[in-house]
Amino acid sequence: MNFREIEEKWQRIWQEAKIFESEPDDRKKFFITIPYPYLNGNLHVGHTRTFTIGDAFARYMRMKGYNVLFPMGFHVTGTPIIGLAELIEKRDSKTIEVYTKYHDVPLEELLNLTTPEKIVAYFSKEALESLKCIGYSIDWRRVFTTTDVCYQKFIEWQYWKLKEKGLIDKGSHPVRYCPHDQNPVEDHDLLAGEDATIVEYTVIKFNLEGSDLVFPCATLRPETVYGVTNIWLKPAKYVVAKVNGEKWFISKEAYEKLLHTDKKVEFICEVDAKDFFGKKVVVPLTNRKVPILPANFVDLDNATGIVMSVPAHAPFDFAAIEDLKKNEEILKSFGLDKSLVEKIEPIVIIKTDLEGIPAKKVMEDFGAKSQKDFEALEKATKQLYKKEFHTGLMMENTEFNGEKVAIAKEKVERKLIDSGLGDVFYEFSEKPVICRCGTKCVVKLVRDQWFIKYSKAEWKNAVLKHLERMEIIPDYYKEEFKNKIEWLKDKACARRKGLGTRIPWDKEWLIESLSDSTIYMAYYILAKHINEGSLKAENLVPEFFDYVFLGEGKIEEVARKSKLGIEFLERLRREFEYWYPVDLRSSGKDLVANHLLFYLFHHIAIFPERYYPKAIAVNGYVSLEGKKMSKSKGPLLTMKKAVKNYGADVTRIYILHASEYDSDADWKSKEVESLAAHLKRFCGIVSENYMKEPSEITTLDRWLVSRFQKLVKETNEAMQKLQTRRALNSAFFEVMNLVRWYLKRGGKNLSLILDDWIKLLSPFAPHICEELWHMKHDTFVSLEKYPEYDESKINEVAEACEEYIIRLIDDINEIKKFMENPEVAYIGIAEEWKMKVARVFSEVRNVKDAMKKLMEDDELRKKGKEVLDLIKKLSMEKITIIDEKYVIEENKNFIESETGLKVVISSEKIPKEKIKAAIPGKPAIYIT
RNA sequence: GCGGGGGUUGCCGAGCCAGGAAAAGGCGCAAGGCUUAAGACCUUGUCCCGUAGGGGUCCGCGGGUUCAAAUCCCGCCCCCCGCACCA
Repeated sequence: MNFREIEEKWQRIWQEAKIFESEPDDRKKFFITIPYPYLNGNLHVGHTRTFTIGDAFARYMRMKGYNVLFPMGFHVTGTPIIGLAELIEKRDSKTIEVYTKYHDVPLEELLNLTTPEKIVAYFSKEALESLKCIGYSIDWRRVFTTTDVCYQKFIEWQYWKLKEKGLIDKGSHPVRYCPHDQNPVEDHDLLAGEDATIVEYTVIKFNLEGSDLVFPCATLRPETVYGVTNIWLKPAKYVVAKVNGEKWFISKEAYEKLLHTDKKVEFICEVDAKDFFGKKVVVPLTNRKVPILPANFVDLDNATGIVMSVPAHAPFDFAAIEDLKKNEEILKSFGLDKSLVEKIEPIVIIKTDLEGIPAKKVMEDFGAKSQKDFEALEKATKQLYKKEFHTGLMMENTEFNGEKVAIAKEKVERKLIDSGLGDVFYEFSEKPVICRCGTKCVVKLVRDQWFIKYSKAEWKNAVLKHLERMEIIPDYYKEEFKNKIEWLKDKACARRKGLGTRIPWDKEWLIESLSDSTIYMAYYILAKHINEGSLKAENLVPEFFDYVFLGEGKIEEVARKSKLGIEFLERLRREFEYWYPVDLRSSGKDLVANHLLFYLFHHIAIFPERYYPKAIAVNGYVSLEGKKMSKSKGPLLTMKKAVKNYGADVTRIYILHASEYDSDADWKSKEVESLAAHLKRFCGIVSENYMKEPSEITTLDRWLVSRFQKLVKETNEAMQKLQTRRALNSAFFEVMNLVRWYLKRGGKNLSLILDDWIKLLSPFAPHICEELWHMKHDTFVSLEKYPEYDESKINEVAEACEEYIIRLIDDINEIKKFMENPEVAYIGIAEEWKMKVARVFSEVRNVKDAMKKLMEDDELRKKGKEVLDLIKKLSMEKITIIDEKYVIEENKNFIESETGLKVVISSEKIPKEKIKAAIPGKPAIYIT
């Protein structure tokens, strides 16, 4: 059987028969969506996982009798596609390598993809082919791309709605920025510093005594201002600049950086730090006067280039002061008086379990002796910071006696800023951060940025409230969602660069690409009509959306404004009301903290409650032979290649069975191949047995049917919870084991379960199942009724008989191991009185009552103790009474061939003590 | 740090929520069958001991609850992921 051949055949036939095109009808509907892929590359096996889960479930629900809507679109807004076009245009070697080697784009085609439009055209065509070749049951009439004019109308409408509701506001925020390109810099545009994050320093303003010159010290620990003993400058050139009207003493680097912020900055003059050593500054809040001193550890390229010194809590400061105390040379060279330094005593202001001076203590712990032991000091600083931040309490020599450091920090910072003694300085956590063009990046404060106000309390609470009623799969993600909702802050939703929709009231800005992908599931309902040409951009006025999605407005007016017929509008509204809300959104776990949150927030902001999302399912990643996949760096296995190499059904089953829920799956080609062999065997078994005429039904057949039913039940239960791995485990692998045993046992009526088995597997391996199904039927198995658990087919006796045989064979073989030349196995079935006990006990299932009843029998009363022992033994196992002798006789040939021994049912040859050991269900065995 | 998840037999990975099996399944490995041979396929085995179906040890570490714990409780150690303005 050639998988690819039959797969293409059925894909064609399904498409021609339009069986996955959904329209409202009387059935119950099920609307399932998966995130549309971002097309800056080909779809890969990571996408395959999320999508296949969605498709398998769509198929499952369809077979369960639901009218399923399963649509798909393509996402292209944002910056990466533009970035990619630029890289291809520039003939970037790494990009060309990755895209030819991993994305399988032919070189000549790739070199042509130099504009975003070409990239979108190329990859959307590829994506469409991929999704089709793997056999997803998508209603393709509803496909769209996020740059479509009509889609943009929809986004504009949405943003007007949010604005009307007061959920969008202006603000500013810091971004990584290249002064040369004059643009924010994306991760992939960096030569160095990918891991650097933007850190917020607090600037504390120290005034030079008797002057208006400000020494702005940058710190991450503003609460330690109470412990300042001096401030540090590097012996170097600094500048004085006018910053928002104040005269700031800052490093040259800091001056450059400030130019990119929203502050007004004006250069005044260059100065030399050494002219200021020994002078005094005033510590804010405490108004103490402390000296300015030199220190080499000060980094001019970090924040303002000036730091305050808190020797009690900062190892660097402590070390620097000790260094100065020891080194009169330096003091002399700066013309400083020794007494100035000797007077300095660390001021402890935070209490932890550390004794004495905390900075000194940790320094010693890490073996740091002076400023030069940079690494040890770094470690010491980190550790002390952690400890004090989380466990420390402010002491009585501060304004926040008894307060936790973590809280005091916030309070001090706010106090400083509010009183004009503080400010904020953004800086990278790591350096250098270098743009692709070779320029050092800076942190720029983007002004007048548009924000979505996710932090708004009422909005959050509404989302949280709805979350409680939602189904989240796996369930422990509900907690995760809850936390994420609570943590979610305002989000900048506009950008200067990229593809996308412009903010309708401020066309300078584009709507950022995660922010235009929040409620697009509603758009699928329109997309069909747009693709058919009955809806055009000019029709899509705000009143149109208000009416169709929200049921608002007078229809005559809507008709007039949208230039659409009343009947048509009513129909659209009906379709929307039929399909909405989304019943299940199945997605990768990477989208939890962003897209899925926005999905909830925006639905709740815009739609009435009955259209809020019902359920969300989250799945894990896929790695490749143990390695993480990467679109931009490789390795990567495309969906298309996987299908081409292994077949659609093999790919589907492999990925669905590789792991469950949010745990990650690993693509191992060796295992994929082995799965292909399993599937081939499945095809072989079905083909050979499907058309066989049924013969007389035996106990073995009843066993098969009964066991199969239990697996049907298990499969359904698993699918209800979207556990594809568990479902496949029972529907495929476990059934396969049953079948193998059944055939080995000489079963003749496999076709008893084959219709159901094919149906059971159809959501997972739809092509193979369709092909096999058609050996016997003319209908589509994809539209058949999914097997339901049928309790009437359960046959405990048949199952017990089979288990009895299996156990008997096992036991005989176990004993046989110890024999030299075994020939005959004598089987001694438990005596009649034991059977009687078992029968009674199996009815009563209670030791006391069973004893009472049994003791009425004179015969048994004589064996009182033995009877009790037997009952105790029996109570340990599940007992189903079967005719053991008959079962053994029936299957004598099989037992003999499995054990290689002659089987004789007779107690005569068996030693007495062994006979005694026999109990119902477990006969005595004696081998000679 | 905060939040979420997790540590199971050679590996991957079920089971743990609803306590009762040396612990599903797959891979790997070994033996046998098949084959000219290899591969594929089929069967069996794969913690240790054991000349009678048995016994012992085991689920990150250490305690506890229980007739009984991988499963419940407490403490500890370790690992992974998110913390954004980026899809």
